[in-house]
Amino acid sequence: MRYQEFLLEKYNSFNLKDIFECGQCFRWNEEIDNSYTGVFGHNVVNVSKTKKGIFFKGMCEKDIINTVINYFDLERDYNQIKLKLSKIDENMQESIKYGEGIRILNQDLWETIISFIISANNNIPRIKGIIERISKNYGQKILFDNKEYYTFPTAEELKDVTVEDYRNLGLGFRDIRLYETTKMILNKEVDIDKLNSIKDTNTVRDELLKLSGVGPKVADCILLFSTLKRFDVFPIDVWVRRVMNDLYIHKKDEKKVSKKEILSLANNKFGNLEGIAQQYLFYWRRELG
DNA sequence: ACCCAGGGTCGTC
DNA sequence: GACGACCCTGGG
Repeated sequence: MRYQEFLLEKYNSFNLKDIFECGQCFRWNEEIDNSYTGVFGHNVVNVSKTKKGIFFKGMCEKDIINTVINYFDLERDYNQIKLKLSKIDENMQESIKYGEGIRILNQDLWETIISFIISANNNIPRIKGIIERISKNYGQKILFDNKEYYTFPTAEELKDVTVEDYRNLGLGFRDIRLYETTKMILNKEVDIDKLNSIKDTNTVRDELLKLSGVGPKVADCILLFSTLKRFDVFPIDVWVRRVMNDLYIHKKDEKKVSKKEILSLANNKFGNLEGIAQQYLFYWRRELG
């Protein structure tokens, strides 16, 4: 664990706000100078955009360059992805123009599972607050820039936390879901270390669906936003239902649009890039209201 | 003060 | 397969 810096001079698709506020992550916060600071793994990193490039600095467990290349998925060519999606229709062009600097992060699988269980029927400020409190109570402290940061606790670190403890942290009805899922992962009822080697996305989804608090929407978010990195998923929440109805389906009551209808539409239009398409559409619609 | 909605899931019918 | 219940918080 030591302080390190890294300047990334050549890059494509990298806007701080787009990456950190498109809804994929909950532990990055904007600073007064418009940079962002976040915790991932045993790292605390501050990212800023300068004339010379993207500047990363912070406390890292290993080499900051490899850490950042992996986490921000820097070897993926988003220009190619955006070009492909832009050819689909004007809606995609608009949404990509709005979120042109989005990158999907490689977030820790365990942390992503827990984070999106917490996200159920919840709003983003509250989700972030809950995750911070869990980290502060059960994670490990890292000092950076004279401030205290806390890692997201491992399953082992949550081993003895009770349902009541969770309730006291403000989890609400999600308390028992966290408790049960942690137990299931610890006793390998679901072996999350083996998921990445399974090729078929539906097989991985079925495993995730065994976990308490993981339904179709949460499972798809985990598949898309974690190191599982599956783009052939299409998480449907209220915003995605809204934007898909407004753009393509045009029913009076968006609640009456079936999931099946949205899924087949998305698959036909966006193919195996539907996950990324979903993220442009979601961010565009949610930010513009 | 009151109501509504939020990156849904679960148990029940 | 549809339906209501569920904890909590911020905003109108």
